[in-house]
Amino acid sequence: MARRYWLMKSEPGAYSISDFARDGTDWWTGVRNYQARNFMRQMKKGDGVLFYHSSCPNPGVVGVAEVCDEAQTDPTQYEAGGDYHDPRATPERPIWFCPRIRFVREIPLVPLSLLRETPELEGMIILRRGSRLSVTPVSNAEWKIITRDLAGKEGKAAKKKAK
DNA sequence: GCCAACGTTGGC
DNA sequence: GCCAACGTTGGC
Repeated sequence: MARRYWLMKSEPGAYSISDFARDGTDWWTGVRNYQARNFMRQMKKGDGVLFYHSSCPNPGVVGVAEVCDEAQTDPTQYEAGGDYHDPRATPERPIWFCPRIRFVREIPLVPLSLLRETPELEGMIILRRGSRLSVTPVSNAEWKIITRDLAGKEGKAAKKKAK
């Protein structure tokens, strides 16, 4: 199967691209949304991941990662008293799963505003109004545009401000 | 801090 | 199965 691409959101206050760069790899635990879970279970080793900062002053894509381990049982669902505990889950019937991703590189911020200004990206799931999914598929074309054409570029809004 | 939009829960 | 209430997400 061909390599696929994904976007994963993280709040930098909780886990930033710097934290990820320091750690090298990270098990993507704690996702508690079925759609996001289903996407994570489709991830294959070697798939590309856009690391996105959300709920912060400068939301946008800040890094590139790669799936290094396909989804396994998320151990945090069994942690009684923990933020991610799910009392319905049992070892025989786990509910939540997490892949592991490896840090590849940090890229200059591609701000959400620039994503919105780019006509070729208007189909991106995270740009749909009201979209809150933290894990979403990204097309081959979107991946190329973001990692190759937009990384390091300023949006119109930023350019105007700079004048 | 506000609030729109969404997913989940639970009563019926 | 419906749907109102609630909690959460996330941009601004």
